[in-house]
Amino acid sequence: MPRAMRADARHNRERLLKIADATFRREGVNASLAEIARTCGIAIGTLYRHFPTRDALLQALIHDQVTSLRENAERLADSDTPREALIEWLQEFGRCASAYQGLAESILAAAAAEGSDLNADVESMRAAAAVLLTKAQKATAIRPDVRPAEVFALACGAGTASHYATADPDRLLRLVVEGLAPRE
Amino acid sequence: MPRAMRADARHNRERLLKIADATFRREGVNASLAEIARTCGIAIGTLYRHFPTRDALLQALIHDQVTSLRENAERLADSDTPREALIEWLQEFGRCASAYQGLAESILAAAAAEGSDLNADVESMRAAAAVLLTKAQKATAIRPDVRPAEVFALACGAGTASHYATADPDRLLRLVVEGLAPRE
DNA sequence: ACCTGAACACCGTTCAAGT
DNA sequence: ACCTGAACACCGTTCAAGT
Repeated sequence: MPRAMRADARHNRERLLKIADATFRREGVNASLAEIARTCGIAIGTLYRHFPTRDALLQALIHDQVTSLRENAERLADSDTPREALIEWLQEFGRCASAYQGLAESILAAAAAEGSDLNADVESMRAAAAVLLTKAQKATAIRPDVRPAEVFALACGAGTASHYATADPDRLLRLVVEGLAPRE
Repeated sequence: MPRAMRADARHNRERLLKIADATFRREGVNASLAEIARTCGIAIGTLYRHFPTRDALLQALIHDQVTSLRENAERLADSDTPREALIEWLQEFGRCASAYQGLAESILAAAAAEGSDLNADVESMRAAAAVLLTKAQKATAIRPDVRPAEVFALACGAGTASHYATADPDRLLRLVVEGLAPRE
């Protein structure tokens, strides 16, 4: 991330991210780091120098999407259909959180405990969700007793589930917000 | 499980289950099997003789609860408040699936792929949920387009999430069924 | 019939030594 | 400034040898 990086280091970092993305996509966030380094043709120590923890690697991988989520939250905050705005944002979040199997759970863990490299990003997403939730509640489009942590948890849960069930995260998240019970 | 088990074997099996339950409760379903054997004072080969796979161990641990879930599904099938019946059953399922961190995901995985010792139990739970879902749908208490796999997935997702969020699975599951949006 | 534990292949993580 | 790879501690799983 420092602007002035030696060319070989920058190259290794980018290659590492590319291979890690492919590997995580295939095997989930708990894939072997040794294998990633091997596939890169890079020594394991170099991987650790660039990304001291698994979460640091994940953080770098989702960074762009987190930025996009933050921007979209601002854009959606003024929607005049706040429930749909919440759904739309949660769906984008859900797609991000289910990029790799196990990522949604890493996000949940980072939301619940300190000491993860995902903390800052997760907190910014949690805050974005909270803003949209509050707006929707003020418009009585969402039950007033629902707490941000619950929405966040359910969105991550749907992200996890979508990896196994024959259901995309978009549909699961709409069901969560609208409910399985019919509108009366 | 064979009725005629040598006394030492039966004793080891029970001790293994007891320690595994405590360990999984503390560290999740991916806790070290070597550590469990060590805590038991039993050789690792003995653990594998009793439970050839991690899922076989999990299957034995949740067996009683699965039986209870099957019985309760029958009892609840004739309820005249089918939506509440579904919620109640899903809540019991959710408590079972969130006994250990990671168990809900193991259940999802077993529901989606063959070759797990959890397959039979998971299938019986999936079927039980499907019966209650259909009843509720016939009574127009649940949206007709919701599929059993989706309900099952969301319940497992809520089970996973409840491990991290400040929310018990019971409340999350009620939210899922009733929806975050208010009744209109 | 059951238990033991060495053996093998693998991984996460650190760190002294190199360029 | 960065990379290498050996070193250490640990794990999952199997299987020949014991009782």
